[in-house]
Parts: sequence; structure tokens; C-alpha cells
Amino acid sequence: MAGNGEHSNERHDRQDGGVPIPADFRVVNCRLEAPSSLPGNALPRFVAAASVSGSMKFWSQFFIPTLKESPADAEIASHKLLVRAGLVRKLGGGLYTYMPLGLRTLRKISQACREEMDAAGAIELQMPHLHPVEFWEQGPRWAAAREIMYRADHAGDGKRGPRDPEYVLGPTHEEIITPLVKTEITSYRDLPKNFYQIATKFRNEIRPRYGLMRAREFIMKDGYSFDATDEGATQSYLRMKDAYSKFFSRVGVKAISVEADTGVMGGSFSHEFMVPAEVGDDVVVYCEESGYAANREKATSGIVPKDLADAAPAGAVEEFPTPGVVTIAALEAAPYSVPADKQFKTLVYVGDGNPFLVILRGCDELEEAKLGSLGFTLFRPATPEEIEPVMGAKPGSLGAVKGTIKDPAALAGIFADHAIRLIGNGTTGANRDGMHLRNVNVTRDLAITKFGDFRRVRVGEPDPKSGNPLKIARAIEVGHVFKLGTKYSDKFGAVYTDDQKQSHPMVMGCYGIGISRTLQAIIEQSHDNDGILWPWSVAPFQVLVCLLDPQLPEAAELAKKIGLAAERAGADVLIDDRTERPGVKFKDADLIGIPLRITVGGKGLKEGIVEMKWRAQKDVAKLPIADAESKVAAAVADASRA
RNA sequence: CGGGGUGUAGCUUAGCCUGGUAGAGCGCCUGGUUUGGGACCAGGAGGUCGUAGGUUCGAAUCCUAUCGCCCCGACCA
Repeated sequence: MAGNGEHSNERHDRQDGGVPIPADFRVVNCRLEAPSSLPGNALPRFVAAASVSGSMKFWSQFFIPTLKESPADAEIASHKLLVRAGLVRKLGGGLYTYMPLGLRTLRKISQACREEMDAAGAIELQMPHLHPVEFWEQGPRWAAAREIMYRADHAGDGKRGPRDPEYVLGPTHEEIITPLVKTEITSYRDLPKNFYQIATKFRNEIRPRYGLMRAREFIMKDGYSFDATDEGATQSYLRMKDAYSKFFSRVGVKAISVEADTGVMGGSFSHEFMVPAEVGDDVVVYCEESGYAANREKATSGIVPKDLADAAPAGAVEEFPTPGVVTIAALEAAPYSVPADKQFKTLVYVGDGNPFLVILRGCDELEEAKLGSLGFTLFRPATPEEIEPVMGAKPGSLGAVKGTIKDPAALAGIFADHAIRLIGNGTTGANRDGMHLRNVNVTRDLAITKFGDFRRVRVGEPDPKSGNPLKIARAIEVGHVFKLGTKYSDKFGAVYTDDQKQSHPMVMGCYGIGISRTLQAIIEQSHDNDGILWPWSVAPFQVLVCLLDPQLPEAAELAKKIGLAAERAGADVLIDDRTERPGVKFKDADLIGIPLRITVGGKGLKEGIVEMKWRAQKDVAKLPIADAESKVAAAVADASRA
């Protein structure tokens, strides 16, 4: 390239047949050095860029910045290890650079995912990250989705002009793939189809934390299936669920699938893949005996017998004064002494602008996610200012007894948890401050719009299947399969024509795997006090040749030969050729967690041996030098087969 | 968005309460002694104490604002 900025004035000047340079691009003092002027060891090398494996790497020429101490902002083991082992570095809250070592594992996870998706019949494509906002505005969930979306306007002078296009950064891609399929697929002959991509997603997490666990920018495999029939969609769904199980076991993650919240979509269903972990921010309810497992947002229990008969009224409703009593606990105490499970809890929510009531037992907690089944697009707890004009009293004295609500016409509904039928006759607020009602009978006195399951399940309650006590554990969600139905295809008009010339909406499913989150989940699930224990399948390198005396030519030569033997056997090999003391090398080796370590040193050479040690095991095998290459190759072959 | 905390060298941090012009460990550089589980000795570089105001003779320290980060809650894959 010419060494001045003259051509910056020429529109679309071509540089050496390369890309055109826009007229406003100014080249200042730009000079490219000829490759021959580079020092010999800096000559560019061309290797298969997309390949995870490749020629073995030498630590001294690679880049693995390990740390002795954990960063101050890391709370959990996997986050600390990610940073200490040099896998990631933080740019800002919820934003991480994948360092060379971390990128290798990330690629292996992606590749395993890709292979399982392909094997299950899914087809890879790649959609833009930058979405014209109209696609979202036309979609069925713009109001809710915009809360987590980033806007991406042209930076320019810092303001978006009225005629500038407006973009958002994609948090997921239903709104993009559905219009695509609508225009490209119109016949039943082209169905079913299942598309996926592995791509970065952007979500404005209210509170990013735990490193890659909850990030603003993260890598996700997202897939979307399109079927002609509901039955076909179920088949697609089950095929994906099966592929997910294969994927997680392949990358060494013990994930369990649980029933998940389906939100506003009646008739659809959903499973999440969960990794049990102390630090998980999801909660799983399960029963080992029956195999029942569900996200707590969705979980039900069998505390209400199916054959429960409604209680007969215990007497006339009676108002009694309760000055200052505004909590369940206060009414439980003397002198009232009403047990919490004999109280009605009346909550006021606002759904799409209209207040509605939720009635629970006093001893139960609302599981807010379950309100999603009521069909509101957005809902939230009502404020005290909103409550009083409708109910006639402040929170603490509320109830749903017929005739006591000040403005019942304002309510969008009164929704009751099934468990209130266990109360039969109980106590509730009178909708007059300082007053409650007793002898309130569920059937006689309450005008329930609809019964449903709204309460949060507690540990030890009977499993809905077997009746055994339910257990509860924290978990990390790493995958989610969702049968969507026609929510998006209806909205975007993604229809096909069947063999009777009839038009139908396609039946969709969507499927996500948190690739970067899985990376961290593996570490969270597989580490010890010294560092990471990588599963063979995703280890950034599988064999580490620990060369203790790189200055000894025969040691260095042997290390290289063993490394090559391991590589020929199918392993990715790292040779630690740094001039560090042995202690440092061993500590680093344990920290970065390469599964198989071969130690080559002057001391061993004198004995005529090298050492072979698995990261996950304590014992060290001494291999005669003559056997070293074949023994290592055999170990690699064994591990690769497992 | 509410509550709490915190910001000092690349990393981990002391000093702050009680104002007097910044100290350690790790890492890094130089030299030497070492060399099979994070060596030792000597020397060295590196900090406008997040930023902006204010109080004061004097501010890392006190006050105000602001930004970042962390924790709890709400919310969310």
C-alpha cells in the first residue's frame, strides 16, 4: 500500500485489489512493513484457524496468564478458577474476554453442540446480531422483551436522528427467524425444518454476576423448529430434548431435565436442563423415587387431595375488630389465635393495567411465575395507592368475601389457589381497616373467578406423582427446550399450504443452550482445591508434557517426542517448556487442569523413566523411557474412546 | 429499581475512625545463589489514592456530587 494519505480523497479507491476504502476514511501516517522485515520468529504462521486441535503448543510461546490469588470480585469457585487459570478476563460488568486457553474449551463445547444438533437433523445458519427494531415491534412480546434489550444506534454525534434506522442487539432470535421462514417456506413439502446457530446474545441483565453465569453478553446455541402439525412439533421437541441429553453428557456435565414454567402459552410445554449447584439461582423441586423434577416456578405438590370435598359452612360470617393487625403472624398470635393455615391471604396485582386478586392460604407463599398462566402480558404487585380505592382498605385488611369489596367491577378477576379449599371455613380481611371476618366459607362466601395452582411448593410436601416427600435443590440452568406452538407464526404470518391447498400456521419450538454458561458449569461441577479438572472431551489441551529441565537437550527432545506421540494418538498437547521452577509448573498444571500430565525431567532421565499422572487421580505411573511414547499414546487412545 | 458495602501499583491489600503528603505481599525488570510441589539474597521500575467539587495552612483520610464494581432484595435464560 502506498505510504501516504493521498488516496483518502478518492472515493472507493481499491488497495491492492482489496476492499474499497470509503471516501471519509482517512489514512494517516500508515505504513505496512513487508513481511520480510519482521524478525524471523514473528513470521506469520498459517494454521487451520477454525480447528480446535492443531499442532502442539509450547507454553512459552502460548499465553496462559495464571494468578496465584483470586480476583476480589469473584465469589464462587468456578468464577475464581476461570480467572486464575487464565481462561477469561473481565472487561466490565458481565463482559468477558475469552483468553486463548478459554477459547479452546469454548470451541470444543460449541463443536460438540454443533455435532449433536447436526446429528439430530438441525441445520446451522447465522443470523445478524443487530436487529432492526421493527421486527421486535411486530413480535408478540415487544413490551416484555424491550426491558432486557440493548439499543444499538449509530454513535455518530451521540444522538439518533429522526430518520436513522433504529437497531437493537439480539437477545434471542424468534423475531428474526420467523419472518425469514415465512418468506422462504410456504409448502408442507419443505417441513419440518429445524434451524440453529451458535452466537453471541446481548441481554441487559439487571444484575450480572458469577462471571460467565449471568453475563450481559454471552454465547448461546439457539434453535427453532417449524412443523406442519402439532404432533410433528412434539416429535421435534422430543428429538431436541434427546440431543440435549447427549450433548451434556458428552461435554461432561451432569445435567437433569426438569419441567419448566411455560409462561403465558397454554398447551405448550417446556423442559430445562439444570446443573445442581449450591450457587445456582434457580431452584429445582424433585423426587428421586418417582423421577418427578420441576423448576420451583412450575412445581406442584400433592397437598390438596383430588377427592377433597368442599367444607360445609361453619356458621354465619362474622366481623370482629382487629386493631393494628396487618400481618398473618399478628392474627396468628393471641388473642386472635387464628392458625396461618386457617387464614385467607389476599394479594392484589395489576395485570395489563387492571387489578386482580390472588387468594392463598395464610401459610403459603405466592409463586409469582405461576400467574403467567392467567394470560396477562405484564403483571406486577399493586401499590397501596392502587389498592385502597378498589378494595376499600389498606393491605393487611383485605379479603375477597362477596359484598365487601368496594369496587368489584374494577377487578379483572379473583384467582384462588386450590389449597384454600383445605381451609374450608377461615378468617380473612373485611376490607375495612382494623376489621376481619371469621367463618368465611370458600364455596359460599368467595366469588372465585378461577382456581389454579399459584402457591410455592415447600420441601417435604408430597410429590404429585408418588406422594413421597419432595426435595429442593439449587441449580444452574444450562439449557431450555420449549414447545412454542403458533404464537410467533400467527403473529408473523408464517403459514404453509398443505396438500389440500389449505393454509395453516407452522407449529414452532425453540431450544437454547448456554454455551458460555456451560463452560463455567463444567468447572463448577469439576474442580478441587488445586484447580480445574477438565473432562477429556472439552479440555483445552488433553495432555500436558511438563518439561522440568528445558535446558537439557535430551529432556527437551524426549518431551517433544512424547508430545508428538500423544498428538498422533488424537490428543491436543501442551508442552510446558518454561524456565520455571518445578513447583511453579506443577501448581500451574493442577490449576489449569489438563487431564493427563507427563513429567519429563533430568531426575527421571537418570532413572530412565518419565512420569504419567492423571489430574483427577493421586497416583503416579513411572514409564520406562523406551515405552513412554507407546504408553502415552495408549492412554490417549483409551481416554478418547471413553 | 430499593438497601448495604467498596474504589489505594498489573493482582491481593494496609493506611481512613483520630487530616501532616502512601506501605506491604504477589507479579514485573537487573544481578547472584538455587532447582521435583508456588525458592532465597541484593538492587530497581511502577500509584494525579475512581472522578469532580468543597472544608482546611494542609485531604487517600472529613463533606457533597458523580461514575464503576461487589453483596442482599426485586427481576431475569
